[in-house]
Amino acid sequence: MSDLPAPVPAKPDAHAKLLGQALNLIRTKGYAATSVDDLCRAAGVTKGAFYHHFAAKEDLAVATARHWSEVTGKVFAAAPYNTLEDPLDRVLAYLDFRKAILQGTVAEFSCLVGTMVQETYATSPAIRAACDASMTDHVQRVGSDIALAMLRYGVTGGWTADSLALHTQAVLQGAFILAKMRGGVVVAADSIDHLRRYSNYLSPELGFFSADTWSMATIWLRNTILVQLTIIFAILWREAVTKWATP
Amino acid sequence: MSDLPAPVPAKPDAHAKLLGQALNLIRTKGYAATSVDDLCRAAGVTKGAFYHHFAAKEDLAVATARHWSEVTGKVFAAAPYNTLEDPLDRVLAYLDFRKAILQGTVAEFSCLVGTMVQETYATSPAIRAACDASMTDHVQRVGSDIALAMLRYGVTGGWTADSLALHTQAVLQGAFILAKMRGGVVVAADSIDHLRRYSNYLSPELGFFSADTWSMATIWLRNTILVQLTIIFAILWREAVTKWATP
DNA sequence: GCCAACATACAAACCAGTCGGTATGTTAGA
DNA sequence: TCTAACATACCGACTGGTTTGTATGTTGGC
Repeated sequence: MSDLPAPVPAKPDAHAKLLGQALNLIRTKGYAATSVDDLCRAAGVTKGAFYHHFAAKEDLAVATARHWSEVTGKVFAAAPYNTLEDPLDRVLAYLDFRKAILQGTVAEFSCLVGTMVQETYATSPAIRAACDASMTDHVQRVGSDIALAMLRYGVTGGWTADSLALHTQAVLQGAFILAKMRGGVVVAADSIDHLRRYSNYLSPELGFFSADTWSMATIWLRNTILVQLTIIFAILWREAVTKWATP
Repeated sequence: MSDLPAPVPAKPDAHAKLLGQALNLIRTKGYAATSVDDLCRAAGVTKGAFYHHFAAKEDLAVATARHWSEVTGKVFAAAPYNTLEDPLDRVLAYLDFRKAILQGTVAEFSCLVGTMVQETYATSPAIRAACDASMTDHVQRVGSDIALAMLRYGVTGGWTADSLALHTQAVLQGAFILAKMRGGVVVAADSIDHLRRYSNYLSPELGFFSADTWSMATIWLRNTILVQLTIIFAILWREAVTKWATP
């Protein structure tokens, strides 16, 4: 019935199975420790199939980085925070989303390109560039929302939207390392909490009365009360002097 | 002349040369991609020497993590920020120091245990534990200064000193990944700047008039002026009403 | 028949780890 | 003081298995 040509077969063929398993294996064991044989065994294909689709192991890594961009791109595009109208809401809800998806094992929620680039940045320019492209793409999506939020709320400082988006990625990548080191997810969630608190501080106009900034509100209130008390004292003193002066 | 026994030879023997080169090679190529032959060639020793000092490659990794703790421990112990009396000053100067030592190649300033744990957390419990011990030791040193600073300045919030120290490490580890990905050091420095700004926000009582918090000061000033104007208006209005009421 | 998509067998290099051997002390007893 | 026994540090060839990659089929749809 369908006359449309299918340029890429949708069924899980060897190519797709290899990319899918590469995601898991590389995130678990790292790139160098993941052998082609391992990968073929996990994907249920033979070496012939592997070298039919990829000229070398390095090509698989590059393709896997691109595949990672597609997979995560869909996840973030379908995430609920995208429906929010306010860009600042979107940025803060993005952080909540990143914290919420810390589910399952570390290998499941950690970042492929962050893992892979650590091993290959000095030895494989192609893989490094593919990882850079993948993460930069994501950073720019977050960065554009940050830029919109800065514009709407007049937030300025000695920093750019892109640098904050990159910092966000740095915190997430570091959180993954801590989670791997501690064998648990709590350190990662705590670090995202700190990032979320920082983001609130950066947008005090809106976040002033949010849950995370009670300490700032307390200080502001105390300072304001001090000023008011001073003024009231001054008024009372002036009235008293006036009353005394005109007995 | 010297009757003192020399329990550990101080000259750069095979053991020390292997540990020193392991630092560089593993940070450059990763743990799995660093072969024992590579390492022996770089250190100028033979495989016999290697397996005389280390029972297995994994043992070298554990020993290198411990060696890393010693090396970095000395660097941070000798760093100028330690001489500051105020714990908050020490914490902030620590961050400045971490930014200042981003010199040379990425392999030279990046963290060994952060790199190694990414590859080995799922496959080698011994290496994972050694990396954890190394970083936790450093985190606790930073954390104790943070705890002292919180105590002295009465800083409280929904976070602990240890969680902030861990977050600091997360930012640094993530900054190293970004530097590897971008092939440059600026992203790492930018991320540390954001962390430094966050730390200033967390200690508003002291940092209120520091260079990084002018935006907060501006907002506070504006709010205070608004309150004062309201009060002055109320006084003027009351005086006007009083004057009218008693013609 | 043709070609993409696999499968199988194999080659060459590499890798962790072994093992017999050597050089240089160190200790302890005659 | 000489020497036998032992200990430490190191050397480098070798092994068995693993690794990436190749060469040569086989199969199934158009």
